[in-house]
Amino acid sequence: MDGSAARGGGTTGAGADTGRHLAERTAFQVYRLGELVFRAAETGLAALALNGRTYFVLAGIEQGGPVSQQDLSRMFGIDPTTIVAIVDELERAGSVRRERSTVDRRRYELHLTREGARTLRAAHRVMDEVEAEFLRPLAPADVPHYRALTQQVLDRHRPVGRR
Amino acid sequence: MDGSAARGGGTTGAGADTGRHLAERTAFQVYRLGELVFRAAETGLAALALNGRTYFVLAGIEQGGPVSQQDLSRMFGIDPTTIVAIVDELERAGSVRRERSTVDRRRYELHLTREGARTLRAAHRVMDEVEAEFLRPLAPADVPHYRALTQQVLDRHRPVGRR
DNA sequence: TATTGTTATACTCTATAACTATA
DNA sequence: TATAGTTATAGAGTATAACAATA
Repeated sequence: MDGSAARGGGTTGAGADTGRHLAERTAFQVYRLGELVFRAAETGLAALALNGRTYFVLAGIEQGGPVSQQDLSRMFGIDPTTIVAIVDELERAGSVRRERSTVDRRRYELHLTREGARTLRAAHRVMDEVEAEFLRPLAPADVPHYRALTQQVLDRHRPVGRR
Repeated sequence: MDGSAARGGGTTGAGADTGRHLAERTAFQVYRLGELVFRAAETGLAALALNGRTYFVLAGIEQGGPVSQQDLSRMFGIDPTTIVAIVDELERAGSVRRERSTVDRRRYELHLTREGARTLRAAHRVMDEVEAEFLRPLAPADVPHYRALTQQVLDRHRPVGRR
């Protein structure tokens, strides 16, 4: 093997810490977290004919009241043309209704149908389960702290509706 | 955290926590963390003609000593055919050398070239910066704790090799 | 018979550009 | 002139199947 004991000793910033394990690098950890949570969600969402993106979009519509497709695009950093396809899919599935805005007739206001709301409730339950399983390794007392720290990282990085 | 006592019990009526903000859902947070860290890494890695995947693969080769393409496939959960393309790219760039294993002549042993090692050192520096920036919102005292909790979530979920 | 690496191929996801209708 | 939404299209990224060489 390599036995490179030239570890940086936890210091950051003073040169590249080449001996450091990939498993300890933040980008790799985040990549792993993503694999973990989306792989876990996949099956349950598929049973509702949803995936990560369509779940996010349904939840975004629920949360934002009547939102436009541009709103969703900004909300998730997804290209407007991709939003079209997603909303098409959700509309075909009978979960979402497009209504022309009376104020600005270029825009659609997106609404959940009754069935869409029902699907979303089931999806929230799936995601509650996924989240509980995801956090299970932590001591219960650590969970709020971990969530708070994660929120802190996110909040201070992006003023949410950028671009 | 939030009154989750009613969740996961399977009782009808208690139902999903529909009013909960998407921003507080773990899957969405993880999605955001990924956007954040990979968007931050993009520019710096691009200057080295790398991206997230090629950085991971280079680091995997450095760390694993002589690894095979199958090793990398298992290490990152990337399809073997995709590994071929990535190693092709890195070999063309002069960062990686394929050597037939003398023990098992079906396998390649992948090695970093001198230039590959130099590129990787620069990439590690980029990622050190990305990580420092990523964690900047946290109080310095919280950083080790946050890292430890993240590690805990990951370690207890996957027996790493997963073969 | 199984495994490592490869090619060909198809399918998904996403982005770019050009268009329409409205503002 | 600018914006919301749409379409067509092309480019990544990834997965499946079939294959050669080797075990």
